Parts: sequence; structure tokens; C-alpha cells
Amino acid sequence: MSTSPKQALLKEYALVAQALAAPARLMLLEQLAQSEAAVEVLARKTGLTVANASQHLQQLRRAGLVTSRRAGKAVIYRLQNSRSIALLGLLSEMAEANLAQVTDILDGLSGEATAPEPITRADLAERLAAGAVTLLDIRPEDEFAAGHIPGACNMTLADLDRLLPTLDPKAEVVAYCRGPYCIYAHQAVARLRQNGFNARRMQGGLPEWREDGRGVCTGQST
Amino acid sequence: MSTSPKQALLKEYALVAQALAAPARLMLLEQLAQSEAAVEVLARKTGLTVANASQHLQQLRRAGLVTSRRAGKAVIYRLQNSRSIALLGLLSEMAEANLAQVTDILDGLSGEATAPEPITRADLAERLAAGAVTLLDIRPEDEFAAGHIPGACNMTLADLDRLLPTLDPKAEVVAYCRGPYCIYAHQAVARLRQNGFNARRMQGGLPEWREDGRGVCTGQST
DNA sequence: TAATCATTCAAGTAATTGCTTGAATGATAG
DNA sequence: CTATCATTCAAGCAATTACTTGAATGATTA
Repeated sequence: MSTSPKQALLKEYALVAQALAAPARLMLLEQLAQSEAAVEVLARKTGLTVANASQHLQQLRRAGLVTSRRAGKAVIYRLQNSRSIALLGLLSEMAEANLAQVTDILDGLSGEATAPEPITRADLAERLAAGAVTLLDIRPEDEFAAGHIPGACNMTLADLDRLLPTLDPKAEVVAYCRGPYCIYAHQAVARLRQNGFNARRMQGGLPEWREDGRGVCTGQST
Repeated sequence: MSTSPKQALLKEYALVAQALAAPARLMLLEQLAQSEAAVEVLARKTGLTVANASQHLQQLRRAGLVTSRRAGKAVIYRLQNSRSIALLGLLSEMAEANLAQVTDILDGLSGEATAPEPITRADLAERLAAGAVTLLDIRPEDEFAAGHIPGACNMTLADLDRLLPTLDPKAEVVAYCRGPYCIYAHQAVARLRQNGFNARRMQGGLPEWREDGRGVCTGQST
């Protein structure tokens, strides 16, 4: 054999890591974790050109992280398997635990000396069942419609600024968004806390909640 | 700010993935999962030149995956935190689940149509407690000495070929090695099965066993 | 203090990667 | 069949990466 099996294996494993090694592809994966989508949609959401997004998506497919199927004239990409979500999560955990730069950025977002601890999904589920929290889904409408936590209220950051005066200042508020790579919930919590609210972020985002096997509902906000 | 916090974060996460995206660095991490070591040792074990290994190790350090300290004239590198082991494991799981190439290589190693299922570490622990298995540690002597599963017998592939005739052919044999990137246990199991033994691989390797919180002992083989 | 050893640095190269642009392909609708 | 739309392909460029070589640094030992 021309190369040893060990080296061939390592090359394959490196290919998977390689696929995760570009910000553009991480954005695409984050988006795909919300729901499957066509190339053009993914390109628009991530701010990439269509040709560029297509090439990145093909690279993700070569690495086995996503699959695609044709639907009419569109090609729909989706995550190959849900372990990708765990992989993305672990990657961000490592970065947050080990890279000072990352904690700096996250603390900067919170607008406080140290960001408040996020609430675990298990805790949130309990408090939701008890009717004790107001839950905000800080994502675009279409992602909310594709799946959200039951009882969540869809609100973009712009909406939040508008609606802040109408919120009950005594309510306990929890916000979530796309997942560990998304900063919407961080930003929402920062605004809320600056306005005196008791607000926290949920750990992870909708994909992680779904992965836990917890209920998800679809459809527009009322 | 010149770049948005979101982009800055993604760049950091990509940096971690980037660190995993080269076969040479995966080898170094695999080695470091066995035990901390000096640059020269790591270079020798992985077949890299010292200068090259040093550069790869620095890249791993920049990504927060390893740390280093000076000990006399040597610099000792070690894994920054044990989550790296989970990350490496997840990477190989993804590759094995999604890349046909990988399953081909692994099946090729087994010498059978499909590789036999590995035994879980929990199952192994039970059978060990019952004294029902012969456990082989297929790694170099120094790695065995740095830590091994209690009751394991250290044996390189060369040793195995030599000692095959002396093994009890009715014994149930389990082999393990460095972890998911290491093929020694695969190869050992293939030889054993070709010789009529009832042999299986342990899932993962010593680092995973240690991560489970199971006992490990150090010292030379007797 | 000088010699030695392990590691790191610096410069050069060959190869790879990410992105852009414009053309080609594949599927549908008129 | 032709026009249209979404996606992919191909070529080209700038930037980055992996590896090599040889010199520089830092810590020990004679």
C-alpha cells in the first residue's frame, strides 16, 4: 500500500476537522442546525455569495457533515447527523474554557464585569412547567417558525428595544437563540439587565434543546 | 469596532478546529493523551522532525488545546484539559459514521468482511472483575508504564506474534491501545481471530478509560 | 566560563485554501 | 422547445500553511 492505514485514517479525521476550520462553514452549520435549507437561503443568511456558499457546502458534504437532496430546482442541504451539534458545542466549550480572547468577547457582550451564568436547559424546563418564567426566542421569524421551545415568544433584538417598556419588570426572563455560536441571546440579556430585568441566557440554543429530546413546536408566533 | 464580535468569536472557534485539521497534530494529541512528554520524545514517537513538532505543538498551544512548562532543558507539553479527549473521540465517531473511506480502512484492518463489534468499557470492567477475560495492552512499553488498565498484559504486535502459541486458545481476549486513532488493537485482534481466538477490541483506549474515572495503574510489566 | 543539549526562531519553498468572476448544468414553467 | 431560476463548475488571484534548513536562545553541566 502506498500509505499506511494509520496515515490514511488520520487524513480522514483531519478532513472532518478541516471542515470545521473556517468561520464561513461554522456559520453554515449553525444555520443548518436550525433547519435544513436551500443554498440561496443559506447564502443570504450568512452573507456569503451563492457560489461561495455552494463551495463551502460541498466541502462540508465531502467531510460527511451534511447531505443534500434536490427539491425542484433547489438543492436542500441538511445536517447528516445530530452528533454535529454536539461537535459544534464541544468546540465552543473548548474555546471558551481555554482561550482568553473568547471570554473577553463574551464578557464584553454582557456589558457587565462578568457575564451572568446561563440557566441549564433542565432547569429551564422545570421553571417553564411551573409557569415561572417568560421565555424569549431571539431569532428571525422564519427560524422560529421552523421550530421553537413551547411557550417561547419570538422577538428580534429590534423588537426587544421597542417592546421593553411593555414587559413586566418583575418577570423572570430567559432568552435563547441559535446555539453556542449565536450572540443574540447574549445581547438580549444585556439589554434586559441594563433595564433592571432579572434576565438570563439559556445554555445552548434551540438545536441543543431539541437534541435533549425535549418538545419543540413549529409555526408562526401569534 | 473593526470586526463584529460574532465574527471574532467564529474566528476563535475556527482556530480550535484548525488545530485539529492536520494529521501531524492529531498524532501529537493522541500521544499527549497517553501522557505528557517533551518535544523530542513526541517528535520521535510521531516521526516528525523536532523543529516541525515544535511548531505544531505551538499551534496547539495557541488554540488552547495544550500547555507547556519547562523542566530543566526540556519543555514538557501536556493536554490543557481532558475535554480534548472527548473532542478527538467525537471527531473519529463522526468520521466513522459518515465517511465510507474510514469504514473501508477499518474493515480492511480486521481481515474479515465486517469488523467485530468492540466491547464497551463498562462491559469490560464487569468481565474483568469476574476474572473472565485476558486483557492485552498493545502499546509501547513506556506508554504502558505511564498508565494502564489494572490486570492488563503489555504486548506489542511483535510480541504478540511471538507469544501467540503460548496463549490459552480458549481464553476470551480483549485488546486496547491508545484510543480511536490507534490501530494497534485492531491489528492485534485481527491476528488473534485469524488464529482462532475469541478476541475483541475495547471501545476507545486508555485515555477514554481514564476519563471514565476507572482505575489506572502505573509501572513496568512484570 | 565554556560546552552541551533541547527547543525555538527565521527564512524559503511548494502546495493548499478562500474568494471572486463568469460560464455551464439541471430542473421547471410557459 | 425555450426561457428562467438555482446551483455548480472552472479559472485566477491573494493569502495561508506545512515542511525544511540552519541559526539563535535558554538552561544545565563540566
